Amino acid sequence: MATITDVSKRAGVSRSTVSRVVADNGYVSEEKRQAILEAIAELGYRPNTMARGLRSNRSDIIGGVVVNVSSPFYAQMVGGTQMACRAAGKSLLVTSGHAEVEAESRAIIELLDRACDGLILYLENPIQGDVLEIVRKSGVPVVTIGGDDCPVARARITIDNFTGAREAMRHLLALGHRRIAHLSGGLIYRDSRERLRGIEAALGEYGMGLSDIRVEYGEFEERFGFAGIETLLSSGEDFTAIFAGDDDIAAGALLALKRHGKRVPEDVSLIGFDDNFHARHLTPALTTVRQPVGEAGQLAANLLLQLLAGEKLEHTEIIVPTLLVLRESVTSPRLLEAVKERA
Amino acid sequence: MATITDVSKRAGVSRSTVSRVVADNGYVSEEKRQAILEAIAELGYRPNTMARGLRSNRSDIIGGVVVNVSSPFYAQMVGGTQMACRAAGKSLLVTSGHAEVEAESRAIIELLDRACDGLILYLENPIQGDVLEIVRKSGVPVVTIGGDDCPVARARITIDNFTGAREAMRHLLALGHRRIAHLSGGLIYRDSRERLRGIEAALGEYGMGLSDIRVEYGEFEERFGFAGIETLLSSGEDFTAIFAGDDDIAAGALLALKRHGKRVPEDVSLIGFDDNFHARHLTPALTTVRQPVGEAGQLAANLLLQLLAGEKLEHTEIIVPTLLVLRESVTSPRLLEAVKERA
DNA sequence: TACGTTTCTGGGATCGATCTCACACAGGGA
DNA sequence: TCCCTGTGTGAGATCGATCCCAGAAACGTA
Repeated sequence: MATITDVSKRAGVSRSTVSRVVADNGYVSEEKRQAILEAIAELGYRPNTMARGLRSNRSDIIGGVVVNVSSPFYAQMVGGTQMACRAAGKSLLVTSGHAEVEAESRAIIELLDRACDGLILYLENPIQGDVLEIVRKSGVPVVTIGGDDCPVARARITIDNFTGAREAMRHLLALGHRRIAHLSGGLIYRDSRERLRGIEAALGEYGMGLSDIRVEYGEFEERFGFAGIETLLSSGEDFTAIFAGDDDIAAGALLALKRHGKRVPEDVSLIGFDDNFHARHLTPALTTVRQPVGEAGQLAANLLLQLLAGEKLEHTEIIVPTLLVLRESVTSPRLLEAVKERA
Repeated sequence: MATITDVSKRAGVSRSTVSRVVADNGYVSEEKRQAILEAIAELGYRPNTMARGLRSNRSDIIGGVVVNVSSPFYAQMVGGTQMACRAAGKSLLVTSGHAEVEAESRAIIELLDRACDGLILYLENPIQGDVLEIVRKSGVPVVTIGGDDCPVARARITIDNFTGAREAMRHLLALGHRRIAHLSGGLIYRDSRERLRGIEAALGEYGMGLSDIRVEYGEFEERFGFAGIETLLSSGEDFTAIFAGDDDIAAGALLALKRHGKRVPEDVSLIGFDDNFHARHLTPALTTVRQPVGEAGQLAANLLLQLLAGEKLEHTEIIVPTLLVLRESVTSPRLLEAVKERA
């Protein structure tokens, strides 16, 4: 592996001059620059990342810690970030915490040890206090995307769960639904809380409150969707619409509804959240709230790149809008009654 | 940030001794070891990765280059690798090539420049010749997973596309299907070629050949599934079963079949490949061939870890078995005819 | 006592870049 | 002529660890 000294010898200059050419700063005569570039090409010289990092304490690595890379949701987010980083000539070093706070902490510290220039956190749980302190001391700029507030974050990307849920709920209410159940993700997740707030806001517009609908809590998993519907149906109450906390829950709910002979949307309307890969492929195709995950990932990267470029963003927040995607799983109960009466 | 010198001063020893304790090699008296460990804890010392890497030319980073992290398929694979690496105390630095050979090449070089200890390649396209040479010269051990043969790979993980496709085809043939169409991924992909070989093998067992079924080629995308069915139906030929190159293609095919009023599986049976997230959620639930993606990712990591531990695996290949998952999208044409006749 | 061997420790070179500083020279203005 | 600014170049310190080597101390054996 050729070193800077090899290049300097070959080009008949000092290492300093080579360094100036490589870093493209300082004065270098055109003549020597050409000679050096030639030598670099001939030797196939590529600067040693470690040596550079040791001296300058930069690595051109951006670190990312994500709850779980295996999940399509986060994979897409990371993919968006990756693209934006690559375009800016930075590498993205992603580590997955597998939903364990302890592992997430270790991942953060490990990334800092790699002298990463910046950190993007795709986490749901708050960071442990001692780790927070280490991050603060390191001075590395942090951008969070989703999840809870993070005191060391210089900027954050938030997906507008509030408005998304409000729009979805408004949609159901506007169509005439009143007996509605919500299968919510756990309240430990900020996302769930925001969505509930949105739901409450929409209900308020119709003179109703959260107590006027039925809410069940569980994990963001298909299993819970299935179990939640079982619970609701066995309670004997009757619903015209289900608002699932996300599309996985909706998929489980759909399965359970079908199993109980309930047709969607003829008997029950169903609405989800996320617009993940299979929302479109369910039968009926799921009406849901799209989260622009890839774009959010890109925005996070761009914010961090701005911070790295020295821009003074303190406590910046970008709120990414959601989009209500209308498909086949929701209909109006009034319409159905009219059809029934005519028959 | 505390350095090894700070620790040595605090513990009243030389840097060498501290280094011996940290690396846990060489002789150190128990007394000094304790003093050093104490100093490390008090100062919150963590070794500088760059300095260590510069001197020793190791980084404890394993590099991964993947076609596209955003895709759930690869995300799961990478997730598996990630877990195995973490368990072994290595970081996984993943870069996505976004399906461009040029970007993949750059990613590989970049990882080598980061002095990664080993490389895992999740690629579909062969590596460019000059990059191959750089990899070879670097001496970094390489493990590939899927994709084409790679001359510099010391070990490879192959998912058994041949057997998977053969089993799937056998299943259709055993049920009595004879008028079958295959919507294949492009022949540039080794996976497609292997699956075709499997299909041919199964046909052979029934005294048939590839020429006895209809094969259409396209991308591994839903779009192609839809378009492929359109082509088939407009050709006027009649099929009792469709073997889709993967589940995305199957999803598109299903959509097109429904649009043309064909019921699955009553009119046409449909089988996919992958068992991805939405296979189970299609209506009817898709019969398909499961690829154990996460496990394959783990196995790749384990192979690489063995290589790093100095084991002599030269041209090792692990073939990961697939599993035919029976769901609702396939039925027997004979059975259907019998039912029809009785009616 | 003399000697080897094992245990223990520190000095100092080294990895490959960056970066400050000193210095040389050219050209322009006072 | 002198000084100043801008341009161009190289020497050498520096980043923080690793690791070879020399040598001291402890211990056993002939």
